[in-house]
Order: sequence, then C-alpha cells, then structure tokens
Amino acid sequence: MAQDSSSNRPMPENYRRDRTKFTKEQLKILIDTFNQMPYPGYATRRRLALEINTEESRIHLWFNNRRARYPFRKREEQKESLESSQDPGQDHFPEQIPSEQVRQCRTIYSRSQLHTLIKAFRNNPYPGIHCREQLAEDIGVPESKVQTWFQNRRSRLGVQGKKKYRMNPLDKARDKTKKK
DNA sequence: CCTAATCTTATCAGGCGCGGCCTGATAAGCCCATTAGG
Repeated sequence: MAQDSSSNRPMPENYRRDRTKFTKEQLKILIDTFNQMPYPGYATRRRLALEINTEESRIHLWFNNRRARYPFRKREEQKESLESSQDPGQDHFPEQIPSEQVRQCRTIYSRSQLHTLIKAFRNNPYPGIHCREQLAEDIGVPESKVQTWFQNRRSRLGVQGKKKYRMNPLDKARDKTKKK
C-alpha cells in the first residue's frame, strides 16, 4: 500500500508462468506422497507427474514449497533418530529405492545451445516465462532447464541489482535501453 | 489470504581427465526467503 500501484501498472502479462491450480484429487496424491516421502527423487517426481497429469517441474516446485511451509521434521532429526535406534536397512524414507534415479541427469549443452543461452542472458538475465519457453524451444530442452541455467549463471556471474527479488520488468527494460 | 512462482545462496555431484575445475541439479530460506495471482 501507499505504493504507486495505480500509476504504472501495465504489468506485462506472462512475465510469470500462469498459476497452476491443482485439483482436490491431485492435491490428495501430492500430500499423501509428501507425508511418506518429503524428498522424492527425480524418477518418483516423474511418475507422480504422469499420475496426476502435470509437469515434473510443477511437482518439484510443489514439494519445495511444501517443505518450506510444513517443516515436518528436519533431516537432522531423522538422522539422529536413525543413529540412536539403529534401524538396519531402513533409510530415511521407505520409498527412496537405491536403484531409482534420484537426481535428474546432468544436461550437456552443446556449443550452439550455450551460445544461444549466453546471448539471451546478455540481453536479459531475468527472462520471463515466455522468453524462457521460447529459448527452451529454440535449443530443444525443457523450460525448467533454462530456468536453472539462468539461476546458476546469475549466481556465478554475481549479477547485481536485484538483491530484493527482481525489479519491475518495465524498469528492467528501461534500464536496458538506458545502458546502451 | 493461501500458495504457486520466483529469487539468491550454498552445496552436492557428474564430466573431464587424474587434482581440481567447471557447471548442472538440488535444497533452504529463520523469528520459518519474497512476490503476486486468484
């Protein structure tokens, strides 16, 4: 409040991805899974995604947010309880099957893919959802990979200026044109 | 208001090639990150 929310709010639509709306049934499955397994590996997330007909990246995000909001019990506590009552063969979570793929395969970007990404990054280190999707299509990888790539890149290049979350996209555009 | 989407930062881990670097993937966020859409 007391913000200039009324003055300039053309607010470029689609800067953010459209908000996902999970159905009751989907939520039930997600919550049930979470209660048994708050840290599902990649294979499990994919299976879940298929089961409730959504994308793996949405599942991944949902679990991240859920863990942040419902800190069930921390890993340390899990570890401690494991050590004190040595439970043979029982890992943290029952369904963390060793043979299952836990991490997503590391993406190996080709030279040309990297070239495209770097060029886009120079142009705008904070691409909106449409831009990321276009990039993803151009280089033939999922959008979530593009997002991860930008996050890592910003972090490692120490992109400054957005300490407090991102700035208004309009300001960003203005900033860009001013600079050159 | 609730919560999905986004962000930064720190850390794990695969690939390359043989010690340690580069970088993609993952998790936390602390008086429990911030922002914003329905």
